[in-house]
Amino acid sequence: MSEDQLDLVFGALADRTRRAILARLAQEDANVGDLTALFTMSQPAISKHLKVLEQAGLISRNRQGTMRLSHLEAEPLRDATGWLADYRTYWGESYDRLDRLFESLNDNKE
Amino acid sequence: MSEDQLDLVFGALADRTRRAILARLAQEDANVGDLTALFTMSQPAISKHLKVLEQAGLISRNRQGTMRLSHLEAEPLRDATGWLADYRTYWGESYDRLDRLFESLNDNKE
DNA sequence: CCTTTATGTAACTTGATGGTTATAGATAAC
DNA sequence: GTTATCTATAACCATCAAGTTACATAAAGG
Repeated sequence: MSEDQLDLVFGALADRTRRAILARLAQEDANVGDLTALFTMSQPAISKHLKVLEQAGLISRNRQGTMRLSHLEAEPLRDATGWLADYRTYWGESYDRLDRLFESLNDNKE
Repeated sequence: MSEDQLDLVFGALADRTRRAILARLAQEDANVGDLTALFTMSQPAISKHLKVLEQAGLISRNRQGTMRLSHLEAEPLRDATGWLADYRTYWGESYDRLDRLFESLNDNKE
């Protein structure tokens, strides 16, 4: 994954509205109106966020009638995870213990 | 991990200079002069980047004589990885296969 | 076609970001 | 205490980012 792409992906993830959009899209594809309803900002603002996410490769979009459905794309998330994982030796996590790390992180969240 | 903290961490990671600083610090602690020598920008610019990394919790700093050593802190990296890992089910990776995913990502990099 | 619905685009405001140069501050050495 | 070294801060500039409102565009349906 190129540095340019990492700039775009981490930059896209640096905004909480965009992270919330991704979380929503992880459940189901959604159109712009659906997403706008989730926040207290205007529709053009959401369209801008979607553009950022699309340029980062984090979502794809296709027309469905008059609507455009946004669809979460996993590849950049995987790549970003891979980049972070390069530091796993530094933080003392072995490969085969990452699974348990993730489980515990998940538990702490609820 | 709070949304505020995720803003700071992903925001810090969104800059390639800061990512390079982290990569350098993963090998060994370094002072401001060391880090400045790695790039084509001024020392104050590096100091600014270090401040951003520190506020994100990604590094800590302590004085050593007239120098200040920067030290990589793993926790936020771990947390960010955990956040991304919440999407692993979406991209179809089971917990116990993440280790192999990371290995393959690593192989592709070289 | 004309209208409605859904979305994109343009123009603008405001504040943050990333860099610069010049200068101030902290510590060690003499 | 003066000096040298290392780092931080201040002031400034240019650009980008995130939001707004107003308007343009695309597709579907009477």
